Amino acid sequence: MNSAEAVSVLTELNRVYPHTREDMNFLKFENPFQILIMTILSAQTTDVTINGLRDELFSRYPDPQALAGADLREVERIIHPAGFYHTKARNIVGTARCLCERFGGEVPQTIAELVTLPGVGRKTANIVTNHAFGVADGVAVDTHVGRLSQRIGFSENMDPNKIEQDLMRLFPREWWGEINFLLISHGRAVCTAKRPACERCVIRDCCGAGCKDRAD
DNA sequence: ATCCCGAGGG
DNA sequence: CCCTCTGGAT
Repeated sequence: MNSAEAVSVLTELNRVYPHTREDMNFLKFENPFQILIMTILSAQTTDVTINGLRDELFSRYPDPQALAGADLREVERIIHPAGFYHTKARNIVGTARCLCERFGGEVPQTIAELVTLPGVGRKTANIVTNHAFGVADGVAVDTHVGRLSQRIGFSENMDPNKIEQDLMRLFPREWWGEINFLLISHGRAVCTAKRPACERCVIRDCCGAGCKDRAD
């Protein structure tokens, strides 16, 4: 698939899912520190659950300095509903310490720096660069983006890193921040892993998979 | 029962 | 590649 075709596919998805970014409402109206922490906590959880923690968490720990000195058990209690609370508590306090010790109390702006923080992988780092700084430093390839990229024909590779390279080559930089949200929205609503609803897929005409990998 | 808008570790 | 970490929604 060439770049023009690929962009037209994303344009169509953007028409169908116009506010996919706003749907991640836990990311709204936050400073970079809070966006980073909320994104770490959001793994394997819903934004509704995460939003319920925000007020208590950030009224107690409004900045990296406060969170760096937090009592782990107190943090665990606050974030408990989000699941993985033991790991996540260690990660967000550890991240706060790293921000203070290595980044002057600021959130770094590159993926390369962000992924050195505990609990921050490429997915989280990409969301943070996008939402906190409006920077597209890459494309986060998670299971949804990988699966759809292969089905649609954006990439023929399996390795997430190679898929990311293909996507960056295929799409102009201004799309990089949107790819994740559009493909995830479409992946959840229509192009699911097991039984994709191709009959109501708006991009089925330009999809390379053509329902071949339907499980039924 | 199953799935999540992950990351880290072996 | 595999496994583990957890709660909540459906």
